[in-house]
Amino acid sequence: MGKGRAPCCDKTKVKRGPWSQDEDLKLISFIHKYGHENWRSLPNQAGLLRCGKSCRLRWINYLRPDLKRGNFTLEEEETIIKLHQSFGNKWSKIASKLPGRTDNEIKNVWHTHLKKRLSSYINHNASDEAATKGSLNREETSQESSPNASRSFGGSNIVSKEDDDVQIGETFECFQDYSELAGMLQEVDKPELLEIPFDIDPDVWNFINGFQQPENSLTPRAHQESEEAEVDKWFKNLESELGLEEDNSQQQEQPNEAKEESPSPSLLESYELLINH
DNA sequence: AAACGGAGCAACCGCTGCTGG
DNA sequence: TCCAGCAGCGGTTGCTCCGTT
Repeated sequence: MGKGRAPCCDKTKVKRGPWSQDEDLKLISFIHKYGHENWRSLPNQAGLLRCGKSCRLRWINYLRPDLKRGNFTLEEEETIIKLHQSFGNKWSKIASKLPGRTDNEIKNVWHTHLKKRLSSYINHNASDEAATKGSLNREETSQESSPNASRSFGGSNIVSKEDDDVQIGETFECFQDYSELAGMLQEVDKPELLEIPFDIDPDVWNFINGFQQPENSLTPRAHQESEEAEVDKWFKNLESELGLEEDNSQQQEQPNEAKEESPSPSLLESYELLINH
């Protein structure tokens, strides 16, 4: 390393920025059929003008069928906090304990919700403490409990911008047990804060969730098989729309049971909705 | 109604670690 | 053992949306 490795892709030749639905569809379609053995070559093979890294990120963070969508539950947030205590900023490790959640998502939630909530709790707690103890010598007590405690609880602006992550981590060490932490969340949290608006067109999610694979499925459904047949039919239509069908005929690797010629009207409708949105 | 500011989140960037030649 | 190529990870950026003035 050090000598300047060649960039992973020619940035002048790849598209950047937000993904279009067409690109999403191409990526989903390709991965559904061929998997993602090689991210680097995937964009070419899938007909995408994107960097492999970008495709990988898009798939992992947004398009993967086993993703849980929507707001984090209180339970999940508690889990994140708990895991952050033991793993620190190892977001992928934390994500691995939360099925259906991505490291990026968890990282964002941590930075936007949890850290903030924690700070407000700490502020709240610090002022309460001050009120109860009155003029009790804070430095003395802090030093007794931990050398860092004075940094975490001393004063109104406990968390500095630079290393607030570290400090919050240290702050956790002050909690006696996890139940205290959970209680704290309940206490500090305002219910409306948990309701992160997530108003992406449900049709898009219906479409994406149509690829839920049985082994990854978090919520097995009785009618899953018929849904899969629907999805496969939909795919045939999608492929012809996207001009991918010739590749498919050459290297079909994954079993596709449904071989019907015409797509069902509802799927066609979904597709049109997606395209026209 | 318009302007502004903050919050939230998707995407990018650059580094690290693993693997195979 | 070394090196190159790759995927994966974590930090950061910048865009969009929404609430407030």
